[in-house]
Amino acid sequence: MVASGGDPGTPGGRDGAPRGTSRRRIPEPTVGRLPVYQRILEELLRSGTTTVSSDLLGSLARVNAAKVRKDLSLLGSFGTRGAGYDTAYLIEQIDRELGLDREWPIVIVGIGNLGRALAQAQGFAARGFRVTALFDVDPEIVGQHVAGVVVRHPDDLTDVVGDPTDAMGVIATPASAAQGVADLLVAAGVRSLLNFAPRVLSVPSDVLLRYVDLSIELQIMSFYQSRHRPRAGGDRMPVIGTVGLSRRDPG
Amino acid sequence: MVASGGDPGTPGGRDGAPRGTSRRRIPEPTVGRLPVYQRILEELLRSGTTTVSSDLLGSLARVNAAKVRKDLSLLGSFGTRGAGYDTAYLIEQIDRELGLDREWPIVIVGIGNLGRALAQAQGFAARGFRVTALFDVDPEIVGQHVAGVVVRHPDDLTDVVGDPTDAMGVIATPASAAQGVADLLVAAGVRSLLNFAPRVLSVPSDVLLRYVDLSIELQIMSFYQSRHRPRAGGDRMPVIGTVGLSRRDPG
DNA sequence: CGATGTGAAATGCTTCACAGCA
DNA sequence: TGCTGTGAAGCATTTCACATCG
Repeated sequence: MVASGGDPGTPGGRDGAPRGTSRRRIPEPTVGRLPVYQRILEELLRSGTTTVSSDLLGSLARVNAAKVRKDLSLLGSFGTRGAGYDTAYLIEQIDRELGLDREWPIVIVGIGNLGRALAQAQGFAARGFRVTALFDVDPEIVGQHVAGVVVRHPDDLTDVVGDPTDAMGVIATPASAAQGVADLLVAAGVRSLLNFAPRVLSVPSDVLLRYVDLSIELQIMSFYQSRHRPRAGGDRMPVIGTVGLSRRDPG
Repeated sequence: MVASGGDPGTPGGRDGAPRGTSRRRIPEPTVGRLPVYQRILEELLRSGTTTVSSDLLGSLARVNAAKVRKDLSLLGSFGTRGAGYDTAYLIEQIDRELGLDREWPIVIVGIGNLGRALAQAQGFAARGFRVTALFDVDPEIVGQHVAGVVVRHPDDLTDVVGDPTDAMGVIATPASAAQGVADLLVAAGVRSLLNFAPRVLSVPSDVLLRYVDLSIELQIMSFYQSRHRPRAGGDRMPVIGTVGLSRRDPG
């Protein structure tokens, strides 16, 4: 993408394979910030900024500059002292750390408004998320083409999902159907689920599960707006992004 | 701005609160878990469970029981030793802490698939989020009724939003329009924004902003699935819910 | 010089362990 | 007896501060 015409700012010689990435443990909060940095870096690159400082990146992401540096240093050290980070190179490195240097098949179950929004989302394809299968129980919807894919009935799920081991299952059904769909996906061999249905699901502990609840987001805002709105000048402030809930209890 | 008379340190003790609610600081991670407990409690109540232990609630939420107790004890202490928590009462208390004991006007901008999904979401009305206004620039969409509300053009925004001080603005436009919409909402006086557009927005620091990016959720899963999938038996594991990104840097 | 990279300090959250009460 | 509520211990993450190097 955009072979930047001979930019002298780039660190000399060092191309291709960077240092031993992903040897260190990356803290969960950092993992959540990396995609945000991505978004900003892409934007900066589009507007012609080929170098960023931790200061700039931090202020755009509303994150302390030191945190930016620490986050990035966990992936390796590819800044240039005195200058900053090379925008394009940084994007590439973050991509790699996030596992976006490959394609991921995405399977969406529940092709209502939300499912459609997801299936058509621009950002997905751009990052290697390939929507490979869509499912819905509604006979009106089965057979429709959405984002170039035919919607099928979940009964076909096992046949249609190629290698379920890498696939990511997205649940966008009503709450009442969600657990059943999760079970189905897990039975088909899918090991990563992203749940948008407003219900807390139960899955085997070796299945990766993320739960994104649109109404929870409003509830969190409600909390801060109602009784806990942080002081403007202060520093105890709300949130960008989404709240972390970890899992696995020894229980 | 709207300096709401010296509110810091307001001695609470208003109406029938069992304890001085919101006297203590609630950590952000806890705020994220409360709505999850809610979801589970509602489910339990529907199935006739009138009492829960921290153990049960914890295992359903995939959270350590001690964490559940600590979370709940931050809101006051309304468990019964030896028995557990009264389901209905607990729901009520969490509601109150989250500021759900009132109605919140919601304004949605961008009535594509995502906007529609949000406008029609069951869970919203149930929690007092009242969708009061919908906006879109597309002349085909303007005038349509969605969830019982007429879609209008953003030009009318200032007229239509009643008291913008409590309203929560939801941005569900394409990325390219998002910053403009945010500016518009802020200019209209809205002080809480929930951004679903895949772009990091810039708003005045006294505006509450949450950024939920559907593709970021996939990116996070990608990270864990690709190179960092946690060991099944182990305990350093991924995520339920959504990742936290904090705010405000001393800048 | 200016900005990164990073030990070390500070802060905040989670987990433990047990006293206290129904 | 069983389960909550909570100090105190244990970890993790954030922030500081500065040596380091392009």
